[in-house]
Amino acid sequence: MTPPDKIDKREQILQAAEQLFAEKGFDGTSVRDIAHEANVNLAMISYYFGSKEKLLESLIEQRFRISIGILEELSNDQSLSAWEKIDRLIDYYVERMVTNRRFHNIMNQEYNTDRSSEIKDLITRIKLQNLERIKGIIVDGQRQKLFRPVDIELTLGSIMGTIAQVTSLRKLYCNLLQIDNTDEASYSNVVIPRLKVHLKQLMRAHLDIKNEA
Amino acid sequence: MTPPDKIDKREQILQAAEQLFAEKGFDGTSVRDIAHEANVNLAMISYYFGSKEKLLESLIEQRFRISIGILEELSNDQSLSAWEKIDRLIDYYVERMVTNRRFHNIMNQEYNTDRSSEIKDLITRIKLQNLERIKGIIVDGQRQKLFRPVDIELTLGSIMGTIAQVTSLRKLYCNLLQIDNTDEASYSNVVIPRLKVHLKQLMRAHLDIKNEA
DNA sequence: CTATTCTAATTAAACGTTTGTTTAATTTAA
DNA sequence: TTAAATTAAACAAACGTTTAATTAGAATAG
Repeated sequence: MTPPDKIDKREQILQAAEQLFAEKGFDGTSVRDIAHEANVNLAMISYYFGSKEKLLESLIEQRFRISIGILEELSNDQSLSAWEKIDRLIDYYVERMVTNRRFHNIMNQEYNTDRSSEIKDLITRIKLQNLERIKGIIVDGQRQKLFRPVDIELTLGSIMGTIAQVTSLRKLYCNLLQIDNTDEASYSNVVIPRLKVHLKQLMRAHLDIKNEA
Repeated sequence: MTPPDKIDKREQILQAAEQLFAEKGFDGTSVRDIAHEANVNLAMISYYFGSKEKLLESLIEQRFRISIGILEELSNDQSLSAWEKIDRLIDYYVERMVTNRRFHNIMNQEYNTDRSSEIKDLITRIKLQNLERIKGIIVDGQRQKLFRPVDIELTLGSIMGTIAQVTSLRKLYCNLLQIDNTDEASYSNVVIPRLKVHLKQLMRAHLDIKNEA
């Protein structure tokens, strides 16, 4: 039989760390926990990453780099109307934040502590860059007289905040939406389409220039 | 001069814990940190609260009990229209979550770890109870043909999520809104009214039966 | 093809701190 | 005099990290 050890041990450690950090927090997770979960010797973590802190940085950097260009591409796509861009934006973020909610969880926890200012700055920089790009989409829609004047920054906050709220207070919303908390698939199958529909409807009402000022 | 020791030591410890838990997380804060910040001997924490964990429970319980009846009162107030109730609801939650954001921070962090299931259940129960009450307000508005049919649960998520997003990613939104991060007063003075206006506008567009379906 | 060499991977054990909690003695105030 | 409040000291356990020894696997030489 093929030994599971054949997967790169570095990646094993990263996966174990992602899971445990999300469940128990950074400080609540010991390197011994991670080593045990990854079926790896304790010392391998220092060996590969240098320290527990550096392990977290590696995790964040790697998981972030995955999808930075997507927003730029969407933003610059001339074939899409401003309305279509908003819809695709919602689809993208709902999909991304629901399926990667463990990772977003870690980032939020890390962002709300004053431990490593480097990590916080990294997150701020990337998020700011993304938000500026979305701002551009809404401004374009306003220039074309499709969207009415709104508080753009807080509109972004409503889109991201709605998704973040449902995903990060998962237990609460499973209760509220009457979803089985334990079944990951049925959770996604209910929450993802429902979030997409709600947010598109919300933004249509909020942004449409035909609605009351 | 009046010695600051005259304030109840229990309360000193609670305040120090609230601040440090919010800044550094539960596991990131040592009881020695708390004792030092509260100008209290290390052993006083076990003496008063029994343990670090019980200290957190005391903190959450005490801070929660403060405002449970308010929602019930608002919900049952016959002199207010459904629209007015929504507005007051927004005012209340914006005010509450921005000024007590440290406490909400702790709760979020605690909610997203699987340490104490008791605390998580406590939070779930209270929040669920509150959300059900707000649901009632929207359902009433729909019965009176003031509000159109919407996804009520996710509408609640949008209200709470917007506020939570802005307050919990504070550094990011200070950047985005061009507010001085260090000055607490100017932060509140900008963010609170702006959140209120935005959310009322958002809900007016979203809920008004006169807008497109 | 075997034997040797060398580097990277892996390990168990130990390091010095820091952790939350307890103890036993002392001070305070009624 | 008595009980509560407060203290410094000590406790064992857990922490992140390092060490020094061993194994594995490919490269090199005969």
